[in-house]
Order: sequence, then C-alpha cells, then structure tokens
Amino acid sequence: MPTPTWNRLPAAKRDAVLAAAEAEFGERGFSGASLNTICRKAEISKGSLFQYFTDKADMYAHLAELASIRIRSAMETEVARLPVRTDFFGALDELIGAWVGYFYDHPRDRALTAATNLEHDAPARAAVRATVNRHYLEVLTPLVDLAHDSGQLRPDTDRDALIALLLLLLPHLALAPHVQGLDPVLGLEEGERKTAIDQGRRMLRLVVAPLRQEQSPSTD
Amino acid sequence: MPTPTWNRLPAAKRDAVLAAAEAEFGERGFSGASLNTICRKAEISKGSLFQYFTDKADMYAHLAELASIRIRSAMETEVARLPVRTDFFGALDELIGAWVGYFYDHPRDRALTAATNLEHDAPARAAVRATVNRHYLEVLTPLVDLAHDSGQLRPDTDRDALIALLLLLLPHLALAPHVQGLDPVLGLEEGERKTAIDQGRRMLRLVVAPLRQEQSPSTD
Amino acid sequence: MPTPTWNRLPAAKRDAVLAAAEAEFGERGFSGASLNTICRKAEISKGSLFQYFTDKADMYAHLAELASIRIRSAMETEVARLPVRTDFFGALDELIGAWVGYFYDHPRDRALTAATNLEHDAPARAAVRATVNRHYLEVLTPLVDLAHDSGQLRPDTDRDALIALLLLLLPHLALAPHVQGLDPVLGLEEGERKTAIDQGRRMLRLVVAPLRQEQSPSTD
Amino acid sequence: MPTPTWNRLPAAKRDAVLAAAEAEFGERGFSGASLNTICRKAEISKGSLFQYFTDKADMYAHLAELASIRIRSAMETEVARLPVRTDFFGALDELIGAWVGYFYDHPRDRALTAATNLEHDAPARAAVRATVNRHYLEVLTPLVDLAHDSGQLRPDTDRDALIALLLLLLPHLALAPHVQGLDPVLGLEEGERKTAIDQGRRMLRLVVAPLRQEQSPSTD
DNA sequence: TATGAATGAGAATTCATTCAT
DNA sequence: TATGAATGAATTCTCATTCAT
Repeated sequence: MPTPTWNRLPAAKRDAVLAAAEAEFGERGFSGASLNTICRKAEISKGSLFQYFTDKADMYAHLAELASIRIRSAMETEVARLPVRTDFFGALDELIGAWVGYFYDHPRDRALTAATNLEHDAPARAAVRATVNRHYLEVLTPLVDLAHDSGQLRPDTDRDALIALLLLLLPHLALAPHVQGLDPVLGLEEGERKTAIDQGRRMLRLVVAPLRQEQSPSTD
Repeated sequence: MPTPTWNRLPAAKRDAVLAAAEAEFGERGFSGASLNTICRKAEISKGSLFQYFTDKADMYAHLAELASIRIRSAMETEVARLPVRTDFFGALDELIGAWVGYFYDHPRDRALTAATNLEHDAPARAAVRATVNRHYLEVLTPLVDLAHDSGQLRPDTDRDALIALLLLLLPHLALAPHVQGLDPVLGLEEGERKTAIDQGRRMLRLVVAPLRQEQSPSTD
Repeated sequence: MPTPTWNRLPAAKRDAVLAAAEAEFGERGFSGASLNTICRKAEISKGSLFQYFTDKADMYAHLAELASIRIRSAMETEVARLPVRTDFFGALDELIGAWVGYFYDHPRDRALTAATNLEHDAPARAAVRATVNRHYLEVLTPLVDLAHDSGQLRPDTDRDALIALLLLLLPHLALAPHVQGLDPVLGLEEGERKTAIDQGRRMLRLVVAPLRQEQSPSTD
Repeated sequence: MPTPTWNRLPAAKRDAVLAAAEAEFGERGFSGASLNTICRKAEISKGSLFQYFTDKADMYAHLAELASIRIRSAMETEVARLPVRTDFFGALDELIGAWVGYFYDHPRDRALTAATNLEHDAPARAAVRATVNRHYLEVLTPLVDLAHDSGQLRPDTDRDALIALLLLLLPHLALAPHVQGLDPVLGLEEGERKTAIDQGRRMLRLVVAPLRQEQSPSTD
C-alpha cells in the first residue's frame, strides 16, 4: 500500500509517477523494471520514490490494483448492458469481444496484465496474482452462478472447472494478440483487431457452447 | 545453436554444463539466471561458456530444445501405449494423467517449462516458445486429426480452436501444481500428486467431453 | 545539548523520544543508528527531531549523559551501603559484583555503554567518552583516595595507574558478558550471570589484591 | 579469504589495493569504510574488487590477518631478543615499551587495530576479533607459562585472569596515545612517544609487579 | 581451445538534513 | 512549534561480455 505521503501528493505529480511506473513495469515486467528509469521519467528524485511506496513490490502492487479496478469496472459496465439473465451465451459471446477489444484499446492495462502474468519470481508473482485473481473471481463467479440459477447452464456442469478455465483463458485472450509466442495456431498474433476478437470467440465457444442447457419446449 | 566446439566436447563436460545451466535457468528464469553461477557450478571458465554458445539466449534456447525433446518423447511413448485409435477420449484422459505426473517426477523439465512460460523479455520468449510450440503442435495435431478421421470427434469440431486450447491448457496443468498464483480455484497448488491429476482431468474433460461423437449403432 | 524547546516538552513525549533513541543507538551504535527509525518509533516528525537537538551527535551525547547519571547513581547508592571505610577490599569485591549485575539487569544502559565504547568516529567518540569518563572519575577518585587515606592501600600504590586501569576494566566487565569477541579467555561470553560476576571478581582481584596494606598489629 | 584471482595478481596491484583498503578501513572503521573510496584510490574498477574478495568482510578480515601477522612477528622478534627466561619481569617491562613504540611507528597497523577494537556491528566484530585474539593468545600464553615454569611467577597466580587482563591492556596501550577519549587519567593522549611508553609501563607494572616470586636465596 | 581478469553501468535502498508551510 | 516532502549522494554488490594470453 502506498504511504500517506503518496495520497497527499498533488494529483499531477501522482499521475506523472503512475504514468512512468506503468510504462516501465509494462515494458520490462516487475523484475526487469528499473526504479531509476521510473524516477527519471517522472522527474522525481530517487529518495522521493521511497517516500511514496515502501519498496518496488509495493509500487507494483498498487499499479496492479489500479489496473485491475479499471479493467473490472469496464467489464462490469459491459455486463450490466448485456442480457446475461435471458441470453447468457449470447452475452458471453459479446463480452469476450468487449474483453479482447478492451485490451486492444488500452495498451497500458494490457502491458501490466502481461507483466503480472509473466512474472517468474515466486513471491512477486504470488502477491500480484492474488490481487488480480480476486478481481477476476469476484466478477466471474456470480456470472456463472447466474447462468446456472437461471437454468441456462446444463445442471451437470463442473462450475469450478469452468471458472478455472475462464481464469486461464481470459488473460490469454487479452494478451495473445499482442505478445509474441503465445498463440501459434489461430494467428492471434497478426494484430488485426477484428481477427483477434473472432478467434477469441472461437476458443471461448469451443469451451462454453456445449454447456448450454437445451430449453425444453414450454407448454404455456 | 551451440557452436561446433560444443559438439566436440567430451560428453561428461557437456553434461556438467547442461546440468548447471538447467538448474540455474529453471530456478531463476531466463532474465534472472546468472552465467557466473552456471560457470561456477559447471566448473568451467567464463570464457569457455562463450566458446560453446554465442550468448545467454543461445544457451537458453538450446536447453529449451532439449527439454522439449525429452518431454515430447516421453509423451509419444505414452501415446503409443494408449488406444487412441479406438478410444480417443479414454486415451486422452489417461494421457493427461501421465502428463501431470511427468512434471511431478521431472522437476528439471518442470522448472524449464516454467521459465519458458513466464519469460517477459520479448525476444527471448518468442525464440523459446517457437521451439517449444513446434513440438507441441507436432504431437497434438496428428492426435486430433486421428480422432477426427476415426470418427470419434464430432465432425463439426473447431479443430484449430481445440488445438489452441490444448496448447494453453497443457503447460498450465503441468505448472499449476508447483507454481504459486496460477490456480486459485481448484486447489492445484496444494501439492498432492493425485489431486493434481484429478483436477487436471476435470479441466480437460470440461473441454473435450462434449466433443465426443456419439457412435451410431453399427450393424456389423 | 538539547534545545530549550526540548526542555519545554511534555514529559510523555520526551520519554517516547528518549526510549526510541536509546533503543536505536543501543542496537546500532552512533554511526549505524537511523534518525528515521527513531522518528518512526517515537511517532514524531523528522522535522521535530531537529527542533529538539541540533543534530545526531547532540542527541547521542544527551543520551549518553543520561545513561551515565543513571549508572553512576546506582553505583553511588551501592557505595553508600558498603563498608568502604573499614573494609575497602571487601567492599570493592562486592561492588564489582553489583556492577556486573547492574548491566545484566539494565540492557538499555548496557547497550548504550557498548555504543559508547565501540564508537569509531573520532569526534563522536571523544565527545561522548569525555562525558562518561568524567562520571567514572568523579566516583572512582574519591574512592581510591579514601582507601589510601584510611591506610588500607599500600602507600606506594600508583594511584593514577590504578584509576586508569579501573577505567579500562569496568566497561570491559560490564560488556564482556554480552558482547561477543571481547573475552576469549575466561568465558565471560557464556552468559551465566553468576559466572560473569565471579570472573569479573577474578580479574579485579588480580589487580587490586596485592595493593592491600597489611595492617600492622595494633596495640590497643 | 581472498580469491585465487587475488593471489595471482601482480604484486604492484595487490599492494595498491592493500594500501588503499588499509587507509580506508583504518580511517573509518569496518562499517564506515567505503568500497567506492577504496576502488578509487586503488585505481581499480568496482567490479574488480569483487573478483579479489567475496565481500567487504572478507577483505577486512584479510587486512586484519596481515596486520596481526606483522605485529606478531615484530613482537616475537623482540621476545627472542629479551631475557624472558632469566628475567621475565625486566623483559616484560622492555616488551611493553617495544609494543607501545611499535604502534607509534606503524600508523597503518595502529589504525587497523583501532578499527578492530571499535567495531560495533556484532558479526563483523566477532569475526575479526577471533583472528586477532588468536594471535594474541598464541604469543601470550607460552610467555606466561614460561614465567611460571621458570619459577619467576608466584605459584598462586591466576594465570587465566592475567592473560585476560593483558588481552585487554595491550590493545588499550597501543591505541590510547592516538585515539582520543580512551585515557583521561595518565595523559596518554598527549602524543609524546616517551611519555606514552612510560605511562604504559606504569599500568603494566601495577598489574604484574606484585606477581613476582621472590627468589629464595640459593645456597649453591 | 581454454582461460580468467577486467569492466562500468546498473541494481534497490537508506541517509541526515533542510525549509516552506 | 510542528510538520513532512524533497533531496541526491551514498551504500554494497552483480552482470554479461570481451580479449589478451
């Protein structure tokens, strides 16, 4: 957590630091990022950085939290707009498009997501993923439950496995179009926004389409 | 690629270098690994390392290639043993167990797989993943084709999406029991071998079970 | 010397600062101590510290003075209790036990004494030792004089050398049981309170026992 | 212990590093010394320093060992010259003069001795003192034993206490003339070589003179 | 073919002190 | 009188790579 000093800072300076830090962590990952570089870009002294955050990990965790919140709130807005309750599978299909699109439009959040997902150092990874995973789960779990409760999901669906799979699939779809080496099959790396969205839908559909509960023809 | 000098080396020395390098890259990842440490462990001079490999990345790529071959050959042995042609889905179920088990038993290959999957540095990641992905594809593609050709797979299956998904799922299942932060849902991180195998099967089944083509009752 | 501001401070705040500073200087020595840490522990701002003391050395000197006074007053109480006038050597034997015991029971004063005795920085050392030595001398000199004047000390005793030696021996005996590396012979470092007292007496006796003036058989 | 690299170094470079390091450690103590400064003075790069010694403590320990050997060998030369066997007390009197004189003439060794004796950091102190104390004991113990065995020492002398006391007194006498704050009584700090030697003798005599065994008039 | 010394930039973090508010 | 943000030089130590021998 940032220090009180950080919270009292003029917004302009805070933004400068955030921008510099996001750029650096996004570009080089947590372990590879240089605090020196961040200071230089943000035009603050090395000493000041440590008045704002207790250490490198603290700063990174704060950025990850902010990014998670931005992403989550964008997705929740989307969810609110979609007919989840009446057409879960159609909504999901649109949602995944919005998801992939979001990361096309927000390179900052995409880079931080990459940094979070590609951290090799164990303690750093565990700490940061914990935060991010929490946000994912808090959105996905009620969504899947809703699908189940509204009778759209086959009742025998392994919901935990489904959530685990989505938790794996979502960051992958967010990153694969931008991060070389992740997808050698579907051509996600080509860079076309529309292609990426389509291919993302293909993967998602493969997983979720079979889980749709066929509606018995109602007699009323 | 290793230099000719490397290939002319006595096997004992080559093995010493490989063992040291695998340990180091496995433990710290590509960027974090120290050539100093590798030299010390392998008991060779720093100069020699650069006579065997052109640079750090070259050495790492070679290790990844070797590991891929080991893993692939273990899996191909397994595949040969299993009734893929007559019971694709049963075979796959067993295969995934063997897969997860393999990484329980081969910490060296597991650590290198982690390093490969968690590398943030773009050129290093692209180079290594290309190699590794090629091996995956060369095994998975014929397997899926066989299932299709033998009529066990629903004909409308999106085979590319399936392969892309397996390519994502397999490393995940290999690592999640050993790498903290990857799976917050199914409890793969607990460390129990049997649990990990079971949970791996759950995730795989969720994806592939619905793809099974119901056999029309044959008349012979 | 503390500023007037310091003296006007509410006792509670002063005590908090003193406690924090003693802990820090005791643990890390003068040079190693961090004013940051002291502020944090005392819950005062960094600016305030420099309103109370002109600088780090000033604060340290003040602490040393306070500790000297505490130690001195404890010893003077002891001296008053002992039959110095009639049995100087017996009294001294008891006194050294009390001395060693005092530092067993007062870790705070012990740590500050260690900091004082192990300071390498010349100006800091000179300033602090001057204060501390003054207190030692003001107690020891009259004591030795009394022994001499009451005819218990051999008249040819080199009193200055004796005082110089005591001035060396006393801090040593206070610290050796707690500070590793000071005594490799008598096993003072073992940590047993009783042992330390006994060994302290051995060293002292070796020095002072031969100085006892044999009483000429009185004729009354 | 220095690395093999260090031992293979051209003598000139080794000497430059040693000189720079001795000056810095002598002047600022172990904790206060700056490796940067040492590099600069020795005109070697920062990286090189760590090819010679594993870390700061390693370098310091090496210097302390060298100084101990120099000091010890000077003293052993002196001891060999003196009639220890026939006139222990006279020899000791001369020896202490040589001792105090040595540190007058060897500022380098004196400064390192100060650094060793005034180190507050516990592990550093313990490590360095261990080396130095060993040398002291290996010289002093046989000396005292010889005095005892040749019947010059009172048989009831507490020899361990004596050695412990000498171990305390010797560094003190070496340093007190040069280090402010150690001796406020005898005026050792004044700086006169002859005075220092005389005062050193006073302190030593006070301790050892009474231990002389009066020779029974032999009848041969 | 092997060696291993040399490098200098770079890492994260701490420090005592100042001064405008 | 109190505050606390700002500083920039300082710390020890690591790094991949080069090249003369």
